[in-house]
Amino acid sequence: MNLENTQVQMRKGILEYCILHIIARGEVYASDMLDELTAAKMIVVEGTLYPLLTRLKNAGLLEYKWVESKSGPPRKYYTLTEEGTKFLNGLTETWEDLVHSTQMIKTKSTS
Amino acid sequence: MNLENTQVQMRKGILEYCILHIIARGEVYASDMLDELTAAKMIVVEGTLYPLLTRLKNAGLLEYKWVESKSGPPRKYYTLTEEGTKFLNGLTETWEDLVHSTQMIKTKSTS
DNA sequence: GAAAGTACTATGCATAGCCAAGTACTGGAT
DNA sequence: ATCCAGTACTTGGCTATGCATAGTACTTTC
Repeated sequence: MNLENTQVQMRKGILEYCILHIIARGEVYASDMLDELTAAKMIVVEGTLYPLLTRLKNAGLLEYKWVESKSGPPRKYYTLTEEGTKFLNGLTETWEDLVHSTQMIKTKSTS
Repeated sequence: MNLENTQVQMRKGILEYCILHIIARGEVYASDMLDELTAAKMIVVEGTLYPLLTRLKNAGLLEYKWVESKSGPPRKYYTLTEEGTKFLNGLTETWEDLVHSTQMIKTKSTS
């Protein structure tokens, strides 16, 4: 039972939420997502991100298009589908409920 | 890809945090924990809670004692060990970092 | 052409929550 | 005394996701 492991478990589900939020702001490709997540101290590795993007795409929440890059290989730019937008709305509510539940438990006085 | 599934994933790791918080307030047994979690809209089932308590006990974060009940079978009352208290402090910081990271990503303006 | 940098793919493992089926104990009803 | 319902706890298998690792592919630079 170590802290790092619990951190990994805590990230499950939350990464999906963060990724959808990033993409909701406008089309973006994987490496930029990684950079932004890292900048926000949300640890994630490629082996996680790419399969996640694939899952979301296969579930109809994302679409992508290939764009030639000016400085390297082509990139896959992702955007949310309408279904993806609705899903993110549901996820946003879920997350806020979860944070609220946790706060209630943390601050509950002895009863 | 459905919302319920992502909710389940989001709960991973967070339940541990909530349980430790509940126990940190003073000795408590499993059914009372379940009641409190349910009251806080934190969904959890027995098949999750009991193995979690066992894991935490085996990791040295919890101790328990059997107490005769006035209205049924005996109960296992849990308390935090000193190590458990330290672990919870680390977990608290982790959780708050995670919430903060998520908030950053959610509110970041287009850059 | 080779090397380095960038972008993406695939796979197997570890982990924890869920589901379901059970065991065990106690008090109350018959 | 026995049975049943309620309460408390145990166990094992399944599922899904993040991580680690090892690649493939494309482009630019030397």
